[in-house]
Amino acid sequence: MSSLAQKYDVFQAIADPTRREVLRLLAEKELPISEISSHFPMSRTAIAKHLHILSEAELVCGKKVGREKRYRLQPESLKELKDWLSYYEQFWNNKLSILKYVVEND
Amino acid sequence: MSSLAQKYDVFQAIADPTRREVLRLLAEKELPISEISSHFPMSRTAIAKHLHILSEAELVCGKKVGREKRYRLQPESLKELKDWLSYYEQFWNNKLSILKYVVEND
DNA sequence: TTGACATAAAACCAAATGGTTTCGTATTAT
DNA sequence: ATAATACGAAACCATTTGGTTTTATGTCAA
Repeated sequence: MSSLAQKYDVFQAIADPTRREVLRLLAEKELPISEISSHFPMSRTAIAKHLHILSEAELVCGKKVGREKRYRLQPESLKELKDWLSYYEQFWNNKLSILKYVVEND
Repeated sequence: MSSLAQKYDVFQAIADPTRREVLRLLAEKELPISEISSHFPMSRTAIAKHLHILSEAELVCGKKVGREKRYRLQPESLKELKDWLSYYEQFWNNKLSILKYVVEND
């Protein structure tokens, strides 16, 4: 059985500003935990927890290299967000949304 | 001075699945609180709180009509999310998105 | 006017969240 | 072999979150 008890999804994962910053860092390049945490005013443990959450949401993945664990971005999972967003793009001031409005409120 | 102490931003607002459902409902049409809450297995008060949060993130706005408060979608605020996302589209291995990124952020 | 309706506001609560410190275990360097 | 490095795991803690119930207020209908 796969671990279907996924505690964190993409939406929750990106809700935290620290985690969004982590994603930005990893967008530049693969990094070990210590180096990531050196960019933040909190403990390495705290960052490790954030990385676990991001990992659970499959936004990053980590591999062990020697004594360090290197994380890298896994941007594919953001497509879920993009798909969710795409539904609402119909409302962004294009003529279709105006038409929709007129039709629905005649 | 504007109320700069904004407790909830867009990212936090959409992190909760109930709030995302509320947004979907309001995408269809303007609705009063009671009617919104009738779609959920929780109290009207709970939904009212979610609406406050969505309102703080400016994803919805409410106007008083008689004794009811009607909420409607304010989709413009989702652009913040779209903008955030657009940065990562450069990683979604198609050349068009890279071009799009370059053009839009020159 | 009286009662039902729609909401607001506040007190309360359990669980989740975001951080800490402590301790244990590999791994590398000297 | 020893010490320093990099991490994992666990215990702990304060605050936030997401819900409840209760009470109060304004509005509409009979």
